[in-house]
Amino acid sequence: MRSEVGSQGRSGGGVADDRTTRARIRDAAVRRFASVGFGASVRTIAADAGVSPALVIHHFGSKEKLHVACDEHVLAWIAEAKRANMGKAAGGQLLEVLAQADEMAPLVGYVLRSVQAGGAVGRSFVEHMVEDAVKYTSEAVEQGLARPSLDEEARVRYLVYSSLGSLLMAMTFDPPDDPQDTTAVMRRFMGDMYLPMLELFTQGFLTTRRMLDDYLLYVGDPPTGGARADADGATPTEGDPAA
Amino acid sequence: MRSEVGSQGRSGGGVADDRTTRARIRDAAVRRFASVGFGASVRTIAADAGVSPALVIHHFGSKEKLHVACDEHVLAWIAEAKRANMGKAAGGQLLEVLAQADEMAPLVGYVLRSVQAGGAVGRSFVEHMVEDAVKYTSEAVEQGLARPSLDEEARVRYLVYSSLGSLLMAMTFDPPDDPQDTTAVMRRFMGDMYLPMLELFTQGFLTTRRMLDDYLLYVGDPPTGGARADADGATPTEGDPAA
DNA sequence: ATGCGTGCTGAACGAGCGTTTAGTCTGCTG
DNA sequence: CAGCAGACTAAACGCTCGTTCAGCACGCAT
Repeated sequence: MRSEVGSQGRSGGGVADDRTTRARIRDAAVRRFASVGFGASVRTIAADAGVSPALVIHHFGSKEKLHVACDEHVLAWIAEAKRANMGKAAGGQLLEVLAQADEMAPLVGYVLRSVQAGGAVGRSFVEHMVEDAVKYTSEAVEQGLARPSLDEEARVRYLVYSSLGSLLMAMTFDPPDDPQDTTAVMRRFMGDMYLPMLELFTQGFLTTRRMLDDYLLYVGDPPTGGARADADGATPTEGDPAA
Repeated sequence: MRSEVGSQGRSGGGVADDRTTRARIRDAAVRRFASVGFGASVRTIAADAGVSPALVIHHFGSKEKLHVACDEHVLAWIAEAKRANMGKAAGGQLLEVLAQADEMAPLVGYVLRSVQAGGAVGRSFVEHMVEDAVKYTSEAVEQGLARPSLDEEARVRYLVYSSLGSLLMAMTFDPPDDPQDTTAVMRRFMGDMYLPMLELFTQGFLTTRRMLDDYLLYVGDPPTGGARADADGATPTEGDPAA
């Protein structure tokens, strides 16, 4: 039996920290991984948590197992946050919901790091987004709010990849003063990109159907919904079968 | 003056390699950096080039300077490839042009790695794409092929970020059998994503202007972009059948 | 022939890494 | 009280890393 609380009274610091030492190490690791990536050293994590490197290994067995423990922790937090915000994530902008409170910043940062690195948390997060987005877009199509697609699954995946990907690109190339402040990062990204995104979603980019029709002709039958073989050239975009 | 060619006749191998040893090391480094990232060790690069680690340092001074030399080499190659393919990159899909020949694969891979890592080559590549895309979209708008935007610069940047970002996401989460074969990667990405992309560009996603108009109302005046004059509330194209 | 610059190597150095080991301290239990 | 279990640390081990060093081989000018 671990005494969990018993030994921590020894810390001579000022404010009390009611977390287990194990939890403090884990949280320090999440923050470090979020801020400098998964190459962060055990020694720096230990220093952040105010313990010796050996204790990190003592509690988690190895750095890799510490990484796994962080993954599980963050995954559980995501699931919890989604449950608590049911429906609010409807817009498909799950990240916006998650990045609400400042104390969540390291967790959001961890998720984004993991997405960029193709880690387990990132993969799971992306699949969650795709899953939710499939549901919400099908609802939106039924309600006549969104246009139908010839391949709903592919469209949803593209939308998720493109929004997460552009966020990562913006973080990489137009980083704000403090790249760890994920709420500021999100605010900046939305300020810069929301208008063009909305514009594209509302009016598209091209004025004619020609490129799309040519492509459909070129690839033959699309997965769902018959490819209308007439392909009468450049018909104006509007006047479409809108639900 | 370096004799550059003098000593290399000593290599006892089968096929002749008319590259300088320095160039062979640099090419090996580009390939390694492309395939495993910039954390690749000097020792593995040296082994790839068939030389000792010390020789790598002898020629380049340090690993960081080798990295810089690779950056310069790849940048020069991009400039050359763009000059040779003037106009062909019109679609804004610069990468497609670059990824044509298989021997270019490591260079394209290097560029993508650098984009992901936010390196100098990546930043320069992105800015080139934005620059070109600004030109081509403004032409397309003038010709009536593309719809105008309230903020052309922001739209272009969003389009570049979203296309490069979604490509990186697809490479990360749906990697093909050989992730180094960038032509296969591109082919796969296009096969999966081109239809939804074209669909979105042609018909948009939303059926009404409501979200866009609400946002414009919310933020007040749109940015000072040139589209200011004809921003009378409705861009000319859409008849907008409000369900 | 001699000397020199240069391409090049094997061996080693020092730093940082993850991890192990041996041991101390402390609170609980019999 | 004794003894034990577990939190915890300082030190060190073994490894990989980038880099340095001393020296070898060879083409070229003197």
